[in-house]
Amino acid sequence: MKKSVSQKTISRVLRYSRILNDAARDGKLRISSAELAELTGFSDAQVRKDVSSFGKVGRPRIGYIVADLKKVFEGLVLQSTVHVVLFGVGNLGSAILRYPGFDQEKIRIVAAFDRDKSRVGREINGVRVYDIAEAPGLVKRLRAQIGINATPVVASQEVAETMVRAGLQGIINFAPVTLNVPADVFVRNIDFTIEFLSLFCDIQNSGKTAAGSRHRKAA
Amino acid sequence: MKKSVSQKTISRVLRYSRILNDAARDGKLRISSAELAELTGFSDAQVRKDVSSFGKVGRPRIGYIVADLKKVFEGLVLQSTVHVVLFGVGNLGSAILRYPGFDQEKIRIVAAFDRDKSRVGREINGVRVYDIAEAPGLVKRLRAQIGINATPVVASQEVAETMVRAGLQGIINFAPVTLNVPADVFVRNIDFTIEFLSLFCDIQNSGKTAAGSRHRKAA
DNA sequence: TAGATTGTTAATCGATTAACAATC
DNA sequence: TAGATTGTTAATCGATTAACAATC
Repeated sequence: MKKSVSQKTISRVLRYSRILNDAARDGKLRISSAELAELTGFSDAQVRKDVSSFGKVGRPRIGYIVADLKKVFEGLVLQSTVHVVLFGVGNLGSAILRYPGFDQEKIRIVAAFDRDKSRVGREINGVRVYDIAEAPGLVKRLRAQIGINATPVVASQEVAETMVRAGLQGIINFAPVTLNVPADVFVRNIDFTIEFLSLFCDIQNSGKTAAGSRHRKAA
Repeated sequence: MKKSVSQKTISRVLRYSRILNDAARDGKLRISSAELAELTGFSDAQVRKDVSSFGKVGRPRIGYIVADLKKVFEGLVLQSTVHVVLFGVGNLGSAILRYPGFDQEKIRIVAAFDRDKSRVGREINGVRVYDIAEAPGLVKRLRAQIGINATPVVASQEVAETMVRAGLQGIINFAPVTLNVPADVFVRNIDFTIEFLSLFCDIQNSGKTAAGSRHRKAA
């Protein structure tokens, strides 16, 4: 029986995974939880906890064998390529189509859709742009599982419904709205303004506490 | 004394805030925690908890007055415009410069920097591109507080150090690397591949549990 | 008044950290 | 062996949820 690994653990493991790739390329053979902690900014206990949810990989006194740890993560994280489709080929959509980081991670954008006829038929970084009406058919044919919403706010809910009808199981949503979808469809919101504003709050709060009477360690 | 509001609360409040703007525009006068819950997908208890950290705004039996709630959030969240600078005017950087959602939220990109001479001097969506060497001077002159890293992985650590030297207090990092910066500089990582992969994990896990013997409610 | 909805407390849940026995 | 580092347990911390008294 597969133990279920929490979402937070997953996202940390993906960071470890990248570091291990670098380490392997540099010819490094072993790595300790303390080193991984140093390189990611997490605690060493956190690293060991995360790793241990994948089994007993390390050895006391030795640490982890880079190749072993790499293999453990690869196995559980991504076996085969994920097929993704993009909705909305505007500025952001085009940039996503040209994003260089997906190939190495087995993420492949297999088609793009737009409502604007002038964009349909184009090809960007090897990905063809289709009319949005073709989405349901193509999603099935290309076995896509995840959809990206890079359309404007006003179009987003309708596009989300198209995605659900097409059978996509997950949505990466770049529009700053809450999409209304069935509970079995997963949504990840990437909301630029919220990131900026929450970062700004951190800055302001740190300013206050630093200037204030109460002393606090910088996180 | 200002109670410190957690980062998670902040990001939810920003969602409420947008809904309130829409509601106000539609002429809606009152709104309940249950309605806000429905529109955001959070629980009603969560909504009330979040709101209560800003004081007693609502009234039993009545709910919240839209205008009042709006005002409370505005006051604590953003008083004045935040000045932001962008590093790296490639595909992603250009798309960010053209992102339409910032203006309404009092986020202004005041300058962009690139190492590539062919990009320097251009203007994108009203924002001038400067040589990266000019960053320290311009950051101070334009009173920028936050920097965006949209440069490739290989350049990112060096760019981060430039940002720190320039006096920026926060970094929105789009590169899939851990930036090494002093503890008093805040970093928000927006990592596309990690979002995809962790979403994919959710999908796979849901598939397993749904097909398996153990029954679980869809989240 | 009766009914509905807030504000808040207490209970629950989950995630992180500390600590240390196991062990190579 | 002595020393170092894992795996894991228990303690802590924080965030969410449930529940209900206050109250308009």
